[in-house]
Amino acid sequence: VGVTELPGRRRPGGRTARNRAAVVAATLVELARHGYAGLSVENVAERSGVHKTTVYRRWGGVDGLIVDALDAADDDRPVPDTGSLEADLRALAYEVVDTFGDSVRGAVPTAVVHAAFHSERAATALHAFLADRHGRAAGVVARAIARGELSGSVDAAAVVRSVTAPLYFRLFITGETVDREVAGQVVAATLAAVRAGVYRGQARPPLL
Amino acid sequence: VGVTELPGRRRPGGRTARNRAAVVAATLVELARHGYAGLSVENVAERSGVHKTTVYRRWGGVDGLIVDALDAADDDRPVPDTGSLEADLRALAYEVVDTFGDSVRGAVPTAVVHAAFHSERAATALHAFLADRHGRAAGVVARAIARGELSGSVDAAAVVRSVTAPLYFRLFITGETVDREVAGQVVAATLAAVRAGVYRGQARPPLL
Amino acid sequence: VGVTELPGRRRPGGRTARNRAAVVAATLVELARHGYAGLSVENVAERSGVHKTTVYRRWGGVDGLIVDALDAADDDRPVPDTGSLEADLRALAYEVVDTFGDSVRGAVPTAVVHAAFHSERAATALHAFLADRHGRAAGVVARAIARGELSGSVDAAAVVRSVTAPLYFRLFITGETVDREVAGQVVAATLAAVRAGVYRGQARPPLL
Amino acid sequence: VGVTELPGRRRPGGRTARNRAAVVAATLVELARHGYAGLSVENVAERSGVHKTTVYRRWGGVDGLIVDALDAADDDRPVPDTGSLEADLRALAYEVVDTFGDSVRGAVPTAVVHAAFHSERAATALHAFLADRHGRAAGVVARAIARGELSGSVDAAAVVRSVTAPLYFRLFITGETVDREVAGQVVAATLAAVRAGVYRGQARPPLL
DNA sequence: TGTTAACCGAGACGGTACGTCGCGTCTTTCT
DNA sequence: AGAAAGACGCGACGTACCGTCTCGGTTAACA
Repeated sequence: VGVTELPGRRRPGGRTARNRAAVVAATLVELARHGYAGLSVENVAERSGVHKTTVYRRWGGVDGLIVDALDAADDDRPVPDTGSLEADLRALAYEVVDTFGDSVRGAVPTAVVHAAFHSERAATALHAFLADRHGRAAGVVARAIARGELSGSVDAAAVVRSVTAPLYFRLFITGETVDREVAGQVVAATLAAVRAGVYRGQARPPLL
Repeated sequence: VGVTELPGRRRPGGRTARNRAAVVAATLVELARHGYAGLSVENVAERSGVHKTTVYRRWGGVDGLIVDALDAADDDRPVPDTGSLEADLRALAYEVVDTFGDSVRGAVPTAVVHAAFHSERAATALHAFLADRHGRAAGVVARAIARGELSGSVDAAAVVRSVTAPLYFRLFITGETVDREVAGQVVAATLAAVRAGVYRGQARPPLL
Repeated sequence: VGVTELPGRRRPGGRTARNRAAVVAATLVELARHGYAGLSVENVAERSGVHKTTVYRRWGGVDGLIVDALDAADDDRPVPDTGSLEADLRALAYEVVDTFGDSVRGAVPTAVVHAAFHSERAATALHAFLADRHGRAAGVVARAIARGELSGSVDAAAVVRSVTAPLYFRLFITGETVDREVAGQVVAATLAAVRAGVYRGQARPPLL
Repeated sequence: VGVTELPGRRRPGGRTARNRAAVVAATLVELARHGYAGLSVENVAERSGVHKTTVYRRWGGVDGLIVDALDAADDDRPVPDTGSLEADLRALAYEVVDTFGDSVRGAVPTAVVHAAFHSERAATALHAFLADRHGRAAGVVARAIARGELSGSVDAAAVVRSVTAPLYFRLFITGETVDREVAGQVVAATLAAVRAGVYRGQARPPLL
């Protein structure tokens, strides 16, 4: 996921690299300070010391900055593997709660969600990001199956989404805060649904 | 929910009323055509024939327009009452699916969600709207209890949110579309969780 | 000079009178504080407690306010009469210097001059004011003739203008300040011209 | 006198130059047609085809336009040199009369005087303009001294102002028109004062 | 180790929309 | 019935940020 067909690919060293680093850093600072709404190319250019024109050339605009920041922040944190499905799901939920609960760590993902509302590029990046995340998180389910905790035919992605959806809903739609208690409830509900066979069967292809 | 402390309250008749109607109508049209991103005070003023300055005076800006449109569109559609919890929940889910699936009917609510990302006012209006909606929808659960389908202590709002959260998640976060199949799955999951006692107990006060 | 054919002439008592007093007072305060540029109907209405609409009805606008203030401030100060032409002219010059040198006393006349640039009404009022002033000041010349200081045929108004013109020029055109030394020079120049017979003859009718 | 520290200084060629020419021309047209009161950035932008934002960027507002127009119109007309002081002064007076008598040629200077009432920048430009003009006009006096028409110690600037002050006074303060007869009187008065020794001595430094 | 294509700095501009100010006019409402 | 208070139309203001263009200057990468 990222910036393609824009300058900066062919000579990715030296000043080019320094500029990218400076711009990404400035973007993160701006996001942390003023959020998505306060993010402007102008300010990022100023803060980074890279000229506005260059920012446009290489990132194409505000959404490009955010997408690149998402790429850069793409912490490949490992999927939890505790030995039990419930604990794994709980860990996944806690991760969401903790990330968005921290205004610094949550700044970029929050901004990406916001940006996705405005820009196709950001939306694509977000969806890819989530797809990747959910895909990897599906390993949790796979291991549960291997352990015999679940029967073989379970839509793993659906299980993962069942955990995260209510959290995002509260965070971005109803504006409620989330905490570990909510996370616990979410996990419990998911387990109940899984055990009731609601997510039986393979993944349905995403409807786009 | 609504516009307060702004002109138009004290002499709510005559031209004042005509202007409001014209502006709200224009807002709806603009929203339906260009969405939230394309909604500008300038365009609404032009389309409505009401002067820009007046729009600013009375609505304060784009978010005020949307809030007022939400108020005006506040269709007090009745909560479903089919005689069974499952059918009621399914009806609630279908309502969400159908509303947001229709680009015209869904325009305003979608815009409100978008606007809530930018504006405190819009966010407040959205949250109030959802709280009201979920509150009324809780009647579904109350009736199920009365019928003996459920035991007495169930957090009704939690049940309702359990139905809607995954739908909003797909609509606004992952960008997936929703259909009746998804709705069915959501309802099934919710019922499983309810039956497993996940939502037992009274509502916890909202964490804001 | 003044407001004619506008409301407020026929019932000049009670509230009508109070309103006029309040508005004039507010106008003077605003002028003294913010000068002509800062004088707005809105502010005067607010300060005076008289409704904006009423101000428009009775004064017609900013220029009306100024004209009325000029009327109200129309101090019929006596023309100097010291017994010598030179001393009289010097007194006239000092009066100008002192008036415009004092930022409070000078506020209204300065504002009138400014206003005359924008509004026909204010210009008319100013010209009438000056004509009146110069006309009365001509008494100085008349007395000099009576005393035998001057021969009979002198354009009295021209003499008076010869004294004031350089002062206004400095004040309003070149932006220089004026002081008593300048006033003295102006008087000396005028006397020289008078004695050289430059202003001999009757007044020429004003060229408008 | 002029625009400083604003865009357009560093790359004064190409489009930049074309824009400046277009804007100045449009300003002159607007001034000639509607006078100072009718001069708006909006109209100048429209007429010139240069975007409003650009006009603000480079000229800063209406006063900047006028200042620049004054610069551009800064016709360095030569100071008269006829061989006699009286004729020279008369020529100076006629120049003022003719300039302001012609509604086209007089448009810019009139506007500058008006603008000087509103804006510090315009005032500064006007004062500088007049200082320059009077300074150059002082050559008339110098030559008279060289010819022996006057004794050596005469405040040349005072002489020049003595000629122009009454004319500006009539034009801008009393609203009278000026003609050659008035100009003659003014010259006569000045000569009388000069001969009487009123303007003896060097220039006093301007009191600002 | 040059050279050259790639990248960048710099300044100015067109454009959309914003939000505001003050003027002067209507028109609803209340007495 | 008539005015007072409220709302409005209107033109202009000055600004923010967007995205683009043109020029000329560096510089990374490859021959």
